[in-house]
Amino acid sequence: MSGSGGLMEGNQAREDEDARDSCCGEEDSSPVVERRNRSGIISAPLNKSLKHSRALSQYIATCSAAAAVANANANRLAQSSLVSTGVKAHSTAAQHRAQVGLTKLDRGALLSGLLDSPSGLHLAQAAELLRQASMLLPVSDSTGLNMSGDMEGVSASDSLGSVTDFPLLSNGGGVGGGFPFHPGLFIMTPAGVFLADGALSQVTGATEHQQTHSEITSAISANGKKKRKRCGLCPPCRRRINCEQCSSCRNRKTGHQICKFRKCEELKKKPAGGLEVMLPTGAPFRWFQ
DNA sequence: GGTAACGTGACG
DNA sequence: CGTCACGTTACC
Repeated sequence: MSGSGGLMEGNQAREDEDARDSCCGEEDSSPVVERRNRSGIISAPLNKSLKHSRALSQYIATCSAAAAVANANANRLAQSSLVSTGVKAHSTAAQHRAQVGLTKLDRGALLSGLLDSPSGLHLAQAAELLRQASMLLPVSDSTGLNMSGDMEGVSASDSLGSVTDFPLLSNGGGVGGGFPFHPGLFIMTPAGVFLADGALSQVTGATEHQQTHSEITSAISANGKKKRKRCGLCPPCRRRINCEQCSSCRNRKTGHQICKFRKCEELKKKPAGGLEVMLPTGAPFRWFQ
């Protein structure tokens, strides 16, 4: 279908970037044999730097520095890759599609994170707390915050500093200027407060409605202690390459575990006592301390 | 039905 | 604590 095609196209551009600077320290990247599954996850041997075993946190830290440098080239590379692969479309249009693909993903993750809050809140509480949370967000600095540097192979334009990526947080251009939803858009259940269907299309736009809807419904049905989902925002989540060397990769058949370098930071933590949602910065927000 | 991946318990 | 194995869920 055309919808998925567009999305794939967007992801493809990103994956190409990811594959290029796949991870830190890949100095003269030797020709890596790319094997991709249908989700676009690349199975690639661990590079040399990774073979010197480092703690994951260390790995991510060093990756951030390298990624910061690499980010400067990311956009250029994305464009050149599009040209070299024979994409006839206007480069800006192609870039836009690529961004849309990512944005969809991020919005879905965001909404999923927001709605996954396992415990209930009164509407007024939820509204007020969400409003406060949005005011805490440092969204004004789009050049740089920590996040863009941590995104492996994610171009600066893809970073999450842009308010436009998060309509929940932008109220007509004002940062933290108010809670953007009509109260009638909420559904209150014993399990918590959720956005109504119409609210989703209001927030995400009609074209994204279908995609997010399935996520929301699953999130709602999973109000209890079902599987948590990857946040989709943290560097490991954004990584699209299986190292094929860690224990999880080696034992994939029996272990059923995601590559250690792709394991979501949030899923590594113990499930919080309940009152925690994911902020767009990737950081968890606790309703109550 | 196949695959990916989360949750959990056992083990060293 | 890290690893492994299994059950289970979610998605295609």
